[in-house]
Amino acid sequence: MIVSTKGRYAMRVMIDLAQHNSEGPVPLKQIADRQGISEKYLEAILRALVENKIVSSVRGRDGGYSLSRDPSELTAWEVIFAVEKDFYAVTCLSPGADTCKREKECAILPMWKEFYGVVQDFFGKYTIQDLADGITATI
Amino acid sequence: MIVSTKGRYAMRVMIDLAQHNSEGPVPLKQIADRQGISEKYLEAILRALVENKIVSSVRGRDGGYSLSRDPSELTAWEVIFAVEKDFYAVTCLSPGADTCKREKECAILPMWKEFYGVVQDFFGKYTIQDLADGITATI
DNA sequence: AATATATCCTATTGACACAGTAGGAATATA
DNA sequence: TATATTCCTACTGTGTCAATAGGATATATT
Repeated sequence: MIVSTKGRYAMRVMIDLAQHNSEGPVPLKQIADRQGISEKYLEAILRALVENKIVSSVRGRDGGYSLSRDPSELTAWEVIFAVEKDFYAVTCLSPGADTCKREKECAILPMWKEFYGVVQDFFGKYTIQDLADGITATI
Repeated sequence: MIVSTKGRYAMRVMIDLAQHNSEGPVPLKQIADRQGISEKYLEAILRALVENKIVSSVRGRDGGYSLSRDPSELTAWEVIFAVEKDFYAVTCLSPGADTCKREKECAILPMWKEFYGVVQDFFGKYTIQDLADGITATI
């Protein structure tokens, strides 16, 4: 799979949070129940989203999670990139990649770069707001 | 990584074969040497390409591998899809996926579908000929 | 102060793919 | 028959995924 369950779940959580954005912090349990996802697994996903400042959290009683920005300012790209392990086109384009001596004459590297741009653009154009509103495929 | 080493190597093999297309079957050892890839690993990749009828093979002495069609008739999509394990956008879109009861009201499924179309189109537009000729990013 | 409700943190598990390796069987040519 | 090649099966170590478990920490209410 290009996007794993992690990324899928993360997107569902974000939309769920967007749909309950005005109600203050939403507890994990509520999201898990509504979405039918294991609490403990969701926890790990939410941690990644919090670490990436996409979601903010409030501890203790009456605590929970909420979007850190307006849903119209949050893109699918940010969400997916935050939870998917190494969401780069190929290793050559990963930040930690050791320099390849074939890079200069590599006939395919430009294609990989272009591809990555296409992917970024695609997901970057979808906001959580769009998805929560059911707007797709017209973008 | 969106595309693993397998996919990257497969693409390099295809371009290598395109560049030696007129010389008859190219032995594995030659490709491995030129590309600096382990013979045994390449073997597995070539098997997948042969199984998918992208490459044809001749056994025995003076045997080797060659493109099964003209490089202008072979796309990057075919190659990547042949070697990457489950190259679908998300599990929901995989052929073996069990039917999801949320499918009807799923707010994100259309986006995944659209994404997969974009990926297919992108790689489908690049032919092995293009890449062997060094044509990229102008497509 | 006690309690209930939350998030936070660390560790573990089983399954599986990736990347690579090894050895030999089958096949075709000279 | 000797040689060069693909084909086939199996194995190994590393890492991620998907999920689970148990407790530590924080906070609002009573």
